[in-house]
Amino acid sequence: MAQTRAPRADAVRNRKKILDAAREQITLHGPDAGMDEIAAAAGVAVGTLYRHFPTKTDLVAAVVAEYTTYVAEAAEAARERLATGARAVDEITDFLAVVTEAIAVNHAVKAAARALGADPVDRDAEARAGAALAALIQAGQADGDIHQDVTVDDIYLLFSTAPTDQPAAARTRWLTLVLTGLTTHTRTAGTATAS
Amino acid sequence: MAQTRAPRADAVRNRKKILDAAREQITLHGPDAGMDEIAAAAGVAVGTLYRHFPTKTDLVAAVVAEYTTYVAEAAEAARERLATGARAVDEITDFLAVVTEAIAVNHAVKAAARALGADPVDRDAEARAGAALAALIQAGQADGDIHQDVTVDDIYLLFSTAPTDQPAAARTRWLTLVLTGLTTHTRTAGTATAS
DNA sequence: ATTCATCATGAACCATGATTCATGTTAATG
DNA sequence: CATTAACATGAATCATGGTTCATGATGAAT
Repeated sequence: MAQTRAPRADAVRNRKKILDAAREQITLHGPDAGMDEIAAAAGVAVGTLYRHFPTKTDLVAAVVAEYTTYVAEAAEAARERLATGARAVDEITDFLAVVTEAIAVNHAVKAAARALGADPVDRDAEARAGAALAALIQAGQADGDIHQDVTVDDIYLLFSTAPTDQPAAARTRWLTLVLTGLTTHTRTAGTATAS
Repeated sequence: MAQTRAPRADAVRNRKKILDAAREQITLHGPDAGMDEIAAAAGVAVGTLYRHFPTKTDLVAAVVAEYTTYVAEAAEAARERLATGARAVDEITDFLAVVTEAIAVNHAVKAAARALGADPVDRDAEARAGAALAALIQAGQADGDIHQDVTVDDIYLLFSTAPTDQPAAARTRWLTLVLTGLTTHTRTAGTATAS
């Protein structure tokens, strides 16, 4: 049988350096950060970069995947906290604040992905996030804190367009306005606290 | 004094054809619609295009300017209707619906403008729109229909991120959610009517 | 009808940035 | 250690698309 030799240590190291550099450079210099720039930032030659990611599209897709996974895990963590007696609307508020920040940071990356036509996202991670979010919304509605007609798609819709280039203060205000539309009573972003 | 000769008739005609083609092609093929494509769609040679707009940035900026003017006029028309007894919150609702659609149509154009670093917008038109909108908001707040803390900047913030790639139904739902956050009583987009 | 400034044409040019590949290194295996 | 498959290097290649410019056409004024 063809025994696949263990991957070389430096290769593993480089892969990580490249992913980090890619996220950083794209975030910094926009979607048109060059492969050369990224390679340089990673302290690696272009050829190495291409060994790990045959195409710029592949590279960007990999960066997006990290982000998607991160969001999915945040959603699941929030749902699990419900079991410990946390209030759903508080968890949703915090989770959405996390997502807002994540979106702001990864804005350029997602723009790059779109421009390159990288397939949407990690379907699995998206599904996990959706399931967790649905549970949170239902719990919030049961508490009477979330409007009855709000759905997961509503959240997707609002956050598919979250502010990106705006400063932090504006992002917080945006979240407050959005929450006002979703909840039955006025809430302010960043105020969720265990009573 | 240097008498500037009147511009030639065909030049005027071509300029318009080019602007229309540019908006159309960019809307259709995204921000990377080529100058060649645009020229072809306008039924004109590239050189002609460059005579009218020395740079792609200039061309895109011109298209954006048309859009900005359109929005400004809509805002002013809405304010003027207040004098005829129209209810402010209705006018705001209708105006925001108009803007949402305009944004959806011009999404790619604005993306192109951003990518090319075209200076923000037509400052004058923006100022006019802002003034009209401020008046509308104040009137709505005086009626008790709009939350007291809502500002013109809030509207800008929300609409700087309006849904773009989404189908019409999603855009309507988005507007409804946003309006729920802005107004004191639940409203549905597209329902504003003279009583 | 004649003249000329303005305008139109489109092939060629050039900068940018993604991608390749021949050559030199290095970590894993025995 | 040898040996070798993996891996790294970076100058060269190639495609794309914005921009230029020498040449020809045309609308306006006399």
